[in-house]
Amino acid sequence: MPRPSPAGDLDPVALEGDLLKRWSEEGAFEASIEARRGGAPFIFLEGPPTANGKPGIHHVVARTYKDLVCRWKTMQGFVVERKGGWDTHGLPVEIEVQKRLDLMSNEQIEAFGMQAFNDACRESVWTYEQAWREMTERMAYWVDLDDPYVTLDNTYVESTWWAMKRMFDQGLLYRGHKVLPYCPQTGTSYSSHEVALGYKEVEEPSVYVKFRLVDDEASVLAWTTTPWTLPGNVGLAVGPEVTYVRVRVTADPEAWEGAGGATVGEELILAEDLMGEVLRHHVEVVERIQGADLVGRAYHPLFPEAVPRGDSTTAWTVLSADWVTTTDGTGVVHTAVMYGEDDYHLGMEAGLPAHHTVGMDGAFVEGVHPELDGRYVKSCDQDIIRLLSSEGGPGNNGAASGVLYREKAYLHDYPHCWRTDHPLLYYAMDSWFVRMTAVKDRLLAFNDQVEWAPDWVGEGRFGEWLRNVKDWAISRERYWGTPLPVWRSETGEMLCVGSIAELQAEVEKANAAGFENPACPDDVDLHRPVVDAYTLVSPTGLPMQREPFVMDCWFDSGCAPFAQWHHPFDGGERFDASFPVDYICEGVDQTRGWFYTLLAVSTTVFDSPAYKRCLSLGLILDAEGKKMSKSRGNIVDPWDHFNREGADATRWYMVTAGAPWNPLKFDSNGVRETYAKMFLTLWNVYKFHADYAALDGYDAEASEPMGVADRPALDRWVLSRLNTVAQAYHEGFVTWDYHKACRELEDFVVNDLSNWYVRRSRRRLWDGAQTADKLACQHTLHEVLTTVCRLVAPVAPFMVDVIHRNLTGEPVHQAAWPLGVPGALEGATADAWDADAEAATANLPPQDASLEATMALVRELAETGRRIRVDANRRQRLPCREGWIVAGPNLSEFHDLLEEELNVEAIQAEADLDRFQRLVLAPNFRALAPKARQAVNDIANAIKNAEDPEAMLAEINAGSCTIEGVAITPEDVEVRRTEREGFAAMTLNTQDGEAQVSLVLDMAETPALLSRGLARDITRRVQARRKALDLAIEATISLQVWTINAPDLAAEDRQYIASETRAAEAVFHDEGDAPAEAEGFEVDGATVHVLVVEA
RNA sequence: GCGCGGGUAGCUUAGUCGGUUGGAGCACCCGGCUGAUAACCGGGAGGUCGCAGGUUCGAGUCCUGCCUCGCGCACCA
Repeated sequence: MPRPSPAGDLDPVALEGDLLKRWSEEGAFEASIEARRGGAPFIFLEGPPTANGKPGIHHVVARTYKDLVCRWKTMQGFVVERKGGWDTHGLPVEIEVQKRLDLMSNEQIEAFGMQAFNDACRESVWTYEQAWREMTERMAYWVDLDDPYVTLDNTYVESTWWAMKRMFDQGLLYRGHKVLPYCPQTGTSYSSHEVALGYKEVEEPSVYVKFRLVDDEASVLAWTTTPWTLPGNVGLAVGPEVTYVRVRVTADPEAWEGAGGATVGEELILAEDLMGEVLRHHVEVVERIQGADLVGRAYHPLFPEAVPRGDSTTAWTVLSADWVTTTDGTGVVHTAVMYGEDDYHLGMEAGLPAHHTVGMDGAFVEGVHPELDGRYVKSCDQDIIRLLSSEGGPGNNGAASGVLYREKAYLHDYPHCWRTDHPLLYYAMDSWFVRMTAVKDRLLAFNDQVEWAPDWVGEGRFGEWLRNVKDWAISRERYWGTPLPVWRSETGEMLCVGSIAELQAEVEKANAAGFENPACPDDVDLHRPVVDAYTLVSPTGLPMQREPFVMDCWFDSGCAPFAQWHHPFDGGERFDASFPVDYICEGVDQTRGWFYTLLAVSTTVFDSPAYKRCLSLGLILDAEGKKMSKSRGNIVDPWDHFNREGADATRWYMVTAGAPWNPLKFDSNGVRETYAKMFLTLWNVYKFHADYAALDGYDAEASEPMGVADRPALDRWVLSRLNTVAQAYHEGFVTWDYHKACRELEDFVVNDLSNWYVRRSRRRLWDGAQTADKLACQHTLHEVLTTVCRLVAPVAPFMVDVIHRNLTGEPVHQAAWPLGVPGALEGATADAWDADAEAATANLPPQDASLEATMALVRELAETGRRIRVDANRRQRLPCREGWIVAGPNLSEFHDLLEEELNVEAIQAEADLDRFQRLVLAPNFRALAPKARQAVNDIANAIKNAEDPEAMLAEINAGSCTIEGVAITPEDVEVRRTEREGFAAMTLNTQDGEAQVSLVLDMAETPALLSRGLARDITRRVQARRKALDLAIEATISLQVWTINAPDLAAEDRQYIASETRAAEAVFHDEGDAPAEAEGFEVDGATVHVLVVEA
């Protein structure tokens, strides 16, 4: 083992930079994995980010948690390989390119050329790869970015094709329609996630429309907020259980706003509950009708030319739908099959004609109405209202008063295109679906097997999502993505291609059947437009074209567990050995994203879960609690902190700031605080050890081994604390409570190790001689520091590696986890190992709970002493002659320590409580309340206010004390002691609450004490002067002191000053004036001047 | 609207099974200590534990309702 070299001052940025270079040179990441070869595998799967956006601080958070778990498991002896990954398909990529090339519609893209466009996309996905790489390396996220999986690679695409074919073969893939939010401007439908970006509150006209029944003078009233869907109306839905009324208008209303109306005598049908809400006329109820009884009634279409009836028998009739409510509208839902999801489903069930009245360009198609044809639907609202208001309505088959009853401005949130800001239209599109509803039970069963952190995400949010699972609309009418590998003939014959070889074979078959195709080489680009060019042949000899869709890019990433290995074409063993994966970790926003698609794909393709553990992280907010976003300009750049406090402090801060699943308010000031507290402190403890170890040539191995039992109590204490804290830390890791674990360890480093152990041990190392005590201290510091380094290493990997290497010669990332290495055990897996064997591999010093409790008390007494002095107005440097510790455990082992801490010349234990204390009784509600019931407060007061508590306690102990009829037993009271009047004393409870301990100080002043106190003050001033003069520690000085009105300084105290301050000569003047350059100060009425000159 | 998670000092947070006196840290003020670091120690000020009810001898903690923030779902007529 090497001898440590001196630590030097801390420059975290330089330290981390140098270490990164070193790691890279020696291949530290690979070595940390290789060192565990033979251990059990722990499989991590990287959720692939897209590199066409700049990485931000939230990515650093996610990568910290990924990294720390992988590093932790590695130290536990598992083999943790970490393949990087990139998500490279999808709309965000296309949009970036569209913006850059100013191609704002599908027509423009196609005019530009699909090949050229996709080439641009392929290039664009690497825009920020360098930035990602730099961030990843700088924060020390250890992941293999040199051999990542990339979703656009042919091998990757081929695996996804294979998966798609598995679904197809099981009948899980089907072609259908779906009503999707659609932007006519861009010719694109949007996923729910994108839609969510664009909700805006808008006020639009809503209309109540009269649908006049056939063979009946009455009209059914329906309401809609989208007048442009009215030409497409083909049905009216009523709730079968809802009660409707038929009313007759008896008089005009007092007032009327806007268009529409009704004439006296006209009859209307609507839900009874909504009469008051909807009707403005005076009416009488003619009849009550159950919704079910309205079903089947036919009515006149508003726009008779707009939709051909075809062979539908149900078009323009009243239909039954159980989802109809009476919360708003009229209780009758206008149904336009192609422009609403419910409408579409109802239309399909009821057999309504599925006919578009609106084109893909967002304009009415020819034949809807002469005034509307070819016009953008959203600009027709007022014209439609006018047409409805005209006599008989647009079809001239309505009421004489027109078919509009009322118009009403309606304020609601409506989705808008997040790119162009235009309102989206719900629009029925051809789409491909994965029948997730068919495997719902399996999804739920597999989800139950996942260990979720926090558990409520799995049970709650994710479980909820699965219980409501819908078929997955997997196709996108876009260009840059994995092409849907389905070819289809005009007659609906279909072929799903599952590999390049299969494609080649099919192309050959088609060529043989007489079709002409481009060549299909082994490295054929599995993207549009290349694959679109192949025409395959159907079993009946018909040409088949590829369905012109690409797949939802979430499908790509959902295939990662196997596509990253090009399974099943390559890497079979790798896949078999790594599925399902042990651990994934992403933001909670991935619940419906990656968490879901992984499970969806693994369930449909392998009938298996995809991951065993999932850590779902909270969102990152700024210091004000606002979501970080570019538009708000509140994005924190991780480099601001990497370049100031370093990545260690940044990572440690993020982990300690709160539970991983809670929203993290990222506060830049907190990073600075973490640096100053945790890392600077740790460094200085290390520096203290390393500098003396270097000076003394300390070698942890070469030195005589020294058992912990032979070391002083202070050492045994800090080692025991280390054990206790390490166990709690480990337990926190196991339960995903990294924040609690790290806070506790930080508290140990700052308070126990630095502020107590090192502070109390400083003088031990100053000793020039090689004493056993000094050696004990060095061994202890070595053990504590190396263990702390190993515990910290997964979270903050830099500084501790430097420390660990200097103290042991070994990188910390190859060191064993102090609580054992289960992964290295015979027969272990990531899920199970022999706990006893694990414990046997742990390496922690012995624990001594009573010593820990005793030391806690000692530290409290030291603090109490300072409080006593403040209260008694006695300065800390003026010694007290005597102090007494009254009652409590035997602390004689620590009397020396307390004498120093308290600046008391002699501490003694005092047995006689009554000399300084009196007794106070307090009720113990936990014991008292159950038997005292209502009287508990009266009894409590009686106990608290007892005139003679000693007598009462005696009675209680004798069993003869009864208050309010309740027998009081010793358990019912807490016995406390407090100091009597006239003593400078304080009483405190021991940690376990078992006993009270008092500290009493003698406040007498004697000439000897005053002399000693003055010597302390002078020493302190001289030392400050030395420091101000920037003298070397070993430099000697020449000292002169002038005192006025001061206590006499005893010879031994003069000697003390001289030796403490390394004064070669010390002259004390008790008369005469000090020269101007001397520094003066006052202490307890005395005036002192000191003059320090380097000798 | 539905679901999940929050709301505790100016800020960040701990608070166990309900136990009567709600702890820390940062910042602020006063004092102390220091050849110990951006440190440390003591004290002070700062709290309607989101609001209102309820259960209980006793509620930050349990129950109900409401307000509010975040997220997800739905926003459908």
